[in-house]
Amino acid sequence: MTTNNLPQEEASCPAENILKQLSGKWKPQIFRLALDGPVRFNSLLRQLPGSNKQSVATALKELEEADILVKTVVQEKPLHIEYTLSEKGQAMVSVFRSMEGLLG
Amino acid sequence: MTTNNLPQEEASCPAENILKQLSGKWKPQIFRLALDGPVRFNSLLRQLPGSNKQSVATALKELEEADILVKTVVQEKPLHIEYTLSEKGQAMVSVFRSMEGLLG
DNA sequence: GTTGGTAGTCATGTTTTTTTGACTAATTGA
DNA sequence: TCAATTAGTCAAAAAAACATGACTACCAAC
Repeated sequence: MTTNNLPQEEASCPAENILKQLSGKWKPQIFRLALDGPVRFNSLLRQLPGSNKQSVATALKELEEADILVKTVVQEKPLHIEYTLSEKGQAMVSVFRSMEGLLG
Repeated sequence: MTTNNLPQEEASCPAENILKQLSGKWKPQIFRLALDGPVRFNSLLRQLPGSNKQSVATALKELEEADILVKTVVQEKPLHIEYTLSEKGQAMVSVFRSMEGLLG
């Protein structure tokens, strides 16, 4: 069964959707941190100065809904939650990298 | 003389700056229309249903400030103004295209 | 049973972005 | 001279995004 992953609102332009999914005050930074490996809620909160629980929680939820991050419960010592790049998220990496090449 | 084109606020992440420069309700659509050739104020207003003078004017100004569009006065019949992709704007096209390949 | 770490939610308030509607100003054509 | 088209600006209101502080709930160690 292929699930229908359409976000609530679809723009006419695909690029516009991607931009929307990555835009916001914290999403690009969270995405960038996720490039280096799984990220976690409290850790992000500490790594993003000026951020707050609400904003980070919202950003994570939206990145998950956009199928950019995948949320996993890790059954380990101090039982925790990890967010990792989805396949789509990984496909975005090259786009992200080429943006980094565009100087400012 | 090389003019200093830095925007007021620089983020630590280059990709984040690009995202910021293209984000907003109307900028992606204006950018996409500019891919097909020079765009004009009143024409954009007609092509973007739901838009308004103020928003389009602001988007154009910011795209110009970000050195994505270049504003030109065209000395022709009904003397008008055109916005065309700058070099940087053209460099962004491939990024934009690869975003379009990421299925929403 | 209290402290500390995990990962949040909720209501509220502030700040930023976007929209609305009125207004300006130069040029063109009749 | 009048009307339309060009390309906007300005102040204010509405909407969306973001921040704050209190609170919840689970688990483990002491």
